[in-house]
Amino acid sequence: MTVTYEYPRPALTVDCVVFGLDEGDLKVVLIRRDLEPFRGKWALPGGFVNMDETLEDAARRELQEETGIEKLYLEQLYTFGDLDRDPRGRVVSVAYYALVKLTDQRIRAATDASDAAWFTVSEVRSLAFDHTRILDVALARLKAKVRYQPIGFELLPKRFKLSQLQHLYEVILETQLDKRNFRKKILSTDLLIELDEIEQDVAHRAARLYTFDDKKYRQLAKRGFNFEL
Amino acid sequence: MTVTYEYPRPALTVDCVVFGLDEGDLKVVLIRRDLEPFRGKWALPGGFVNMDETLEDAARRELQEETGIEKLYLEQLYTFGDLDRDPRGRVVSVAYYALVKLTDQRIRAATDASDAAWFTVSEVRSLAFDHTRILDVALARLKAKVRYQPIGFELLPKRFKLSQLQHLYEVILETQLDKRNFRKKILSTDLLIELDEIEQDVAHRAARLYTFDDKKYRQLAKRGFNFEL
DNA sequence: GTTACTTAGTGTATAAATTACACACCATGA
DNA sequence: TCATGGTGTGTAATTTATACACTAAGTAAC
Repeated sequence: MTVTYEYPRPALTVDCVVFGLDEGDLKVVLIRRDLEPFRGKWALPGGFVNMDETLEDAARRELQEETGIEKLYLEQLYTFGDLDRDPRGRVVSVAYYALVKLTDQRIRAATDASDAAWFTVSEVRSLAFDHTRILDVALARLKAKVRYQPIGFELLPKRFKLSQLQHLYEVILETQLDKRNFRKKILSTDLLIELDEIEQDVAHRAARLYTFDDKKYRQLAKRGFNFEL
Repeated sequence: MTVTYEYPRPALTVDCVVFGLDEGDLKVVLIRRDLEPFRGKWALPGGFVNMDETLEDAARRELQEETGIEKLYLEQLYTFGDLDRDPRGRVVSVAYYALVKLTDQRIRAATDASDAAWFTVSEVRSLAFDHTRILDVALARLKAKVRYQPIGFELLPKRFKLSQLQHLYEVILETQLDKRNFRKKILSTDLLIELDEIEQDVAHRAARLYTFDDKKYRQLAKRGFNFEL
């Protein structure tokens, strides 16, 4: 094995934008920094990449350490390398975005030892480093991607009603959708399985529950099928 | 300024997938390695990121140094961080993809001091490092992106005929398009300016030339307009 | 047990977009 | 003047998208 010439190297970190859907709003996980720089400020969870882990592994490890979140959809977002993005020196950060089912994870993120909490995305103000920008990029990506890939389901419980799904799209895309047209379209993809189950304990007509047919989607996707909302 | 704790750091490189369109085919720039590892093999142009340059600056610098290419459309693609992607040790690479007008650049890339050349994409076999994979990712991105952003024009000369544009889409998307429907659609975006000019020196009826209205597109894009083919 | 309340669930008519398709035009060179 | 080869054009049929309002079902309050 040849020896690498030892130039000075930028430090390498990962940062994660973890989205969740809480009844009404789109939420994001932030942690409060308890070290300089930006001590006391809110930031995206993240940290340095170890020599023996891939970038995605690093992202998962940091999330686990800082927020307790484990099961999630994780995808690389963009790599941020501006010269002055970190006052400690040259730090390049590979950003990931993640989608979690808030129903599964709600408690752990908030009760973890480090100070982690869910924030409504629209209410997030200024974050440490360039994390506000990273969040913006992640939001734009989520908006774009939700239209041509069925990733929205990662934000819902396994079994959901159509009105929840519609609401999800309305929140992410910041539009209103017509109920009948939405149902027609989403059902016409034939990727939802109608369950023999309805919601419980509600003070009105109970809605039928559905689940996303992941297996079928994967097969179709292989053959070039394109999900489009 | 606080001192960064000095953990061992992965090395950081950039690699570039430069596409060009040559009459019939989609082409990519490769350079022959004259150092180990992979000495003699073809690879994507790229190299280490300096401490005082952004990632994009590094990509442009490496392209300039290794191929002489200067004017191009450049966009970040993905960051590759597998543990064993470089036999020299841990190297993380931020990949960019670029589109150039082959008519402008044809000569320089081939005549530069280092051994750089254009290859037809479909004929590229095995490359150094994980560059075959990077090329695959770039191709997928180009195919996807060309449908919802007018980046195809970056591959054509400033003034072009509609059949060239159609051919571009056919090559990238690997489909056949109907001439009349294609013209109708592309002209209906109202983003092409019809020039008072026709092609010269051809042994058949000369085609009208067009140019892409970049200014108009930028304005529309700001207001949320979405290019779609 | 009737009524009020709340969300679930359904169809049709109109407009818009996409597709399929064939021939005359124009310049050159033989 | 004729053969060659790429340019340029319109319409009908089909598919897809949009707009829109009432009944169904269950619970809670009286």
